[in-house]
Amino acid sequence: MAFSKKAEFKDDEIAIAAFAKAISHPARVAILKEVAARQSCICGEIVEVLPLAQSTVSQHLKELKEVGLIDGTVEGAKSCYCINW
Amino acid sequence: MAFSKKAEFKDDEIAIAAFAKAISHPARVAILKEVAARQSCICGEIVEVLPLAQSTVSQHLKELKEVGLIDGTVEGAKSCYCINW
DNA sequence: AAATTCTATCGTATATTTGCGATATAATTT
DNA sequence: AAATTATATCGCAAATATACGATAGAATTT
Repeated sequence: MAFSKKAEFKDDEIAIAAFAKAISHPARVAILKEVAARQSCICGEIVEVLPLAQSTVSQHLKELKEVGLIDGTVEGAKSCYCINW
Repeated sequence: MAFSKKAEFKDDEIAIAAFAKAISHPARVAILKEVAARQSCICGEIVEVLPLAQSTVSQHLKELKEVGLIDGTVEGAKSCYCINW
């Protein structure tokens, strides 16, 4: 495997795949559910509910944000996430 | 990373993630498009159109089939795939 | 101002995915 | 029946993803 062939596909195919990839892990599906259940949601609340370390949750949140599924804003020392409907 | 934590999530979260995972690679999105464009589709036709080796395409087709997005039947020496609407 | 709380990022180990050539099997053609 | 065609699977190398502890920085509390 010389290197990845992802770039050789069409832009829309790459975009769809990237979107699907964000939802392709149970942890991220669970996070989406948690965030959607509350109207807005502190990072720490999610960490408490999931069986994952804080750093791992933070990483998953970042991926969901990058693909535009959630929005995140800093609220003082906390980070507040919400679904980007 | 002792081992994967995927199993610690809920069944529906795991199922949604598995479905999304099937669509999470540009090659599989492209394959879905090809199969959908024709009403039914020989494996070899897809190999010709994609920038991937035959064995790789076959692997991707298998994944799409496992998750139920496409159906595949053997037509003599050929394999015929179609969208599972 | 020191201690604590909250979260993002870094470094790294392990797991999983992707990709291909080689090969096996089955059907079709010569 | 030998050669060819079509596809699936195996085995492996390389790329990516997942997970965590450690740590850094910023805000809040003591």
